[in-house]
Amino acid sequence: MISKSCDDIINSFLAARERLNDHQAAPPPPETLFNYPAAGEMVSHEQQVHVEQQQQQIDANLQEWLRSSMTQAVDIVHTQFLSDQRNPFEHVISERETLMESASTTRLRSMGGDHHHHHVQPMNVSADSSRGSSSSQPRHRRSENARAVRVPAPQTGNPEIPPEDGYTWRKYGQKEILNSNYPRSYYKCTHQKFYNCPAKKKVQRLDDNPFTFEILYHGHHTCHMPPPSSPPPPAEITQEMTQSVTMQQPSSTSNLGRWLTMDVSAGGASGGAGPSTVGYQREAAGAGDQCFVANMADAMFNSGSSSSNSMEFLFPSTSSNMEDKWNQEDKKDN
DNA sequence: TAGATTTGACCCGA
DNA sequence: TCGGGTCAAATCTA
Repeated sequence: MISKSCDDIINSFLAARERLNDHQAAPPPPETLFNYPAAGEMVSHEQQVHVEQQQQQIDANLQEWLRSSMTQAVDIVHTQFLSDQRNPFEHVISERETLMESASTTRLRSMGGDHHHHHVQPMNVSADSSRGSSSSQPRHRRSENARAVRVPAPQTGNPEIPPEDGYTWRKYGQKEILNSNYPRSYYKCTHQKFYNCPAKKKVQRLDDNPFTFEILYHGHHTCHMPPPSSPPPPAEITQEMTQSVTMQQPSSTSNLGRWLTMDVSAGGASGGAGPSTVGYQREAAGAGDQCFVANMADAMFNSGSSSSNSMEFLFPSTSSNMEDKWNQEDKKDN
């Protein structure tokens, strides 16, 4: 039963790789990468049948996984966009935003549609800079590296709850804000204590559009790296991680496909084993166009948060066990 | 029982 | 002094 599941997963990856290879000559528009139909795109019947056949090959779990991982991938796009004033994939974002903005507006107005992707729309990044000060020990009302995004409320489920962004957050406060119709919620990274992760976010619904959340991120997640006091991971994990780092610089989507295959053949455990190395690998690989694609794929295949959006649901015994193991080791140390 | 959420109180920058 | 941000005890939940 398990082996059959593994076969299904491998077949799904192979199908995904075929799709990537098919589009190598003419890279698909970013919308298709995210399963969005390109606006006004005319597809021939033959292509449509071909795509449908390939899509049928993809396991339902994988599709769900890709869909749920999309938000984190977009988050990485956004993060990279924010960290690089000159984003090598600027055209990707702008095209996608243009498309999605119109789609999102339409959805928000009609509250219709059958997909529930979440639109992450960058805003002016230097948010709150007017309120910043120069004191050395920031505590309140600081906004260094604050990144603001706006996301629509989930189309399904409770619209009061902000959409997931791939990380797990713990709410630690809520305040009624003056001249705002809706309260502001304060979140910390769930792993703040264990990883000393400084990431925080503030979430507030817009007055003029209650179906849109404005999220202000503070700090960067450090919870993707192993805790400082933790012992080195087992040899096979280290090897897989090293492999993943060295393989994560595909110069094209075909290399990405190869990367996928190699990753699977490496045992698949790297996908969900322990804390994600998204941020770590990004630094290890350095900035660059290739790295960006790898990061996005990494976010999808190596989604590191403790949320359900990862390989964890495919390999539930790996990642959670690793984290549990670290937890236990850490407790031993204490 | 541990972890997450709620909520009133407190801190502190503007 | 006001109000945003955080703390921490109480409460909830799996």
